[in-house]
Amino acid sequence: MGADDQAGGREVGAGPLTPDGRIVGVLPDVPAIDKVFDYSVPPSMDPDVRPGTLVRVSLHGRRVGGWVLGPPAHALASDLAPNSGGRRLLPLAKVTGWGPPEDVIALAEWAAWRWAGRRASLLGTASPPFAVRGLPPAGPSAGRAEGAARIVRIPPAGDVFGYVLEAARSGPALILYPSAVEAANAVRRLRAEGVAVASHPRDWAQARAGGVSVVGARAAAWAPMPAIAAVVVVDGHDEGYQEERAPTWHARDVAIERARRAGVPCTVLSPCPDLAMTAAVPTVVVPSRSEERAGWPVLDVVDRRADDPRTGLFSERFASALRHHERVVCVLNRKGRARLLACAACGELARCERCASALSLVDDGLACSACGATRPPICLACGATKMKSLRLGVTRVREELEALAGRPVGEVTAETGELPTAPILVGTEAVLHRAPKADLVAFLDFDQELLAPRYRAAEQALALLARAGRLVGGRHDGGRVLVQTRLPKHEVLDAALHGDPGRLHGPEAERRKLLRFPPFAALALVSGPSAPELIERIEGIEALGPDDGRWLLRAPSSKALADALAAAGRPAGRLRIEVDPLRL
DNA sequence: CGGACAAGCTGA
DNA sequence: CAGCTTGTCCGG
Repeated sequence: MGADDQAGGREVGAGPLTPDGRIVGVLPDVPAIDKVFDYSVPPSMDPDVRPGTLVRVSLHGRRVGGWVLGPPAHALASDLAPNSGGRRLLPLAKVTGWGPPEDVIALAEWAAWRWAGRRASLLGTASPPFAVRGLPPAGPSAGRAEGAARIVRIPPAGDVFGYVLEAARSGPALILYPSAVEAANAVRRLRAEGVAVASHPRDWAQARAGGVSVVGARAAAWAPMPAIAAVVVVDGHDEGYQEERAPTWHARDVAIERARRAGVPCTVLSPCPDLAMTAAVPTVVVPSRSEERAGWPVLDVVDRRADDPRTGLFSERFASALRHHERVVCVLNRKGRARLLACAACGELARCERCASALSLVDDGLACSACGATRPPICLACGATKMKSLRLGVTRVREELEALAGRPVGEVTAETGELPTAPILVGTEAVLHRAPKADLVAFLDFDQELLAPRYRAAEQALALLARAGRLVGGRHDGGRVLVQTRLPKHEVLDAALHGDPGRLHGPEAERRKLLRFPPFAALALVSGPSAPELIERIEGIEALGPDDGRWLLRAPSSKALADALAAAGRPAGRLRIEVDPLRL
């Protein structure tokens, strides 16, 4: 099948410039070029050339890959006539294989605007990882329901897979998981249920042929699906959905937009919907109070304010819980180590009165790294003026834990290959994603999560408790989550104690509004040698900095931010634009 | 990105 | 001023 409708009606297609056939626009797969060039299509390649097709072309003397983006980019006669000496367009050098379909190309164009990036990088993600010369037969076609987007708040022990199975059975559904491991598990379970699914990106050709559901991690938001019937995003709050390299596209937002364009229902599942998510999708389906509460684990909050900061990482209640549970997972986040200060007299943590972030000692006072507020080094709880620096967590924890438990303890980090078989595991938060079921999950120093110097710290902390709930099960499954903290009244703990993530929403929204953080504003970090030039050009939105060579852009909305960046245009040279920055 | 070409720097 | 480096431009 040829996309001859693209060239039809253009006189120039039969003119002297192109005696060899129709003309197509090609976007080269070259990082710094975001421009479409025209090429003629040799008749022998014509049947294989359609929008999205991966081709090789000669550009400025070298062979590069690229995508056919439909009709020619320019009015050819006027562009070429003056000084080309009657030169013909170059022909496509080669057809590499199938590429993303038109709706995905349009989606990539939207995402390039939304996250101020280049199309080539997004189309690369949307393309098969290997050349696809032919497609397998399509699966059976199915109906397609009209629908809108909704968030379904489903507690940690809730039946997520039920939603996935239902969507996959009802028609070709796009199903996203925050990690490749979880996606692979879902593919296995769906196939065991007799549902035909394509695993993205491995089964790219089958997905492109159509008639099957597609399951994958974040990149699957770009999977080719000729007739998508529904979209499901599992754990839509998970950070794994955001690409960390620029453009920093977010698979959940791409999936929501994709469903909106196709007019099909989009279901975002999450035990703890965050503010960005509820701003994007206002419809939230909340289970009954009793049902939701039952789906969250029992939470033991160990108040460590009374303990001497030098007591170590293990409270008596933790030691006791360790003895009474068989399979134990301990979490100690050694990454992003925030330097915490506590009152030497009463143990209260030094926090900012305005935004509740952790304070650090500067000169002779306390300063907030989040909002810049300062105050003298006085404890807000008891008035004492002496502060102690808490140095929590080291690699020796595993050994100490082993001595305390009298049982083998395995260590798990993101780099750990095979999961240790020990009954007790200790690790960074990666252990929560790796460990199978557990009877007890203990957060040895939860304050590191609550006070992490990121504006989304509270939401991320609640997400960790939800993740722990997955491992231990609900209130009536006998599992427990233990949290050691000096902030026992924190809203995050309150929300988890009640199994009601809604309790975090109000206070968190107030804080964000006060500090003008998302979703009440849209942010972007701009850095790199060409950053000053972009800042120079940008108009109508706030630009703060430079701080450490980086500028922070702030606009009233994502749309305003994207429009301002698009209007400014991208200066030449190295430039990194991080829209919706992860850490800030 | 990477080649082409232009404008600057060096050394006899 | 040749011969080289460094910088900027542009690709069909």
